[in-house]
Amino acid sequence: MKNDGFFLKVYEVTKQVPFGRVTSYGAIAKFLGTPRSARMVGWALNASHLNHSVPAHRVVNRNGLLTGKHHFNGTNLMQQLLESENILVKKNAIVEFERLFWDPNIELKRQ
DNA sequence: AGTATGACAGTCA
DNA sequence: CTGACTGCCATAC
Repeated sequence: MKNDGFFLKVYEVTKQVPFGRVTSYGAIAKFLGTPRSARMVGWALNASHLNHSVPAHRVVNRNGLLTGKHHFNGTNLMQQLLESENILVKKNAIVEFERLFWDPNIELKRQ
């Protein structure tokens, strides 16, 4: 892989997700300028588990589903991390996802 | 240079 | 509403 580029951007955005908030792959991808590369975001986060300091548990798919939870410790670690931030998780899905959703395209551009 | 893959997204049946 | 298919971008081999 390259030095970083795309991945690093994903990390930067993910690390800026506020406590108790979540975002989606599509939102990050769009923020990076490539709305269709949501899969790349997923890949980036996949590599992020090698890179610490990246709260990947705050990143879920557009449905609010914890699709990549098995990339963590394998079981309910991701859910526990989210619940530690007052984010309720039901059946691998974030409760009130729309309410907790944090869009970098809006939040970061304001700053 | 071409093919395969990925923690997705959007659309259709 | 759920399941399946296609599209798109970037990386790895």
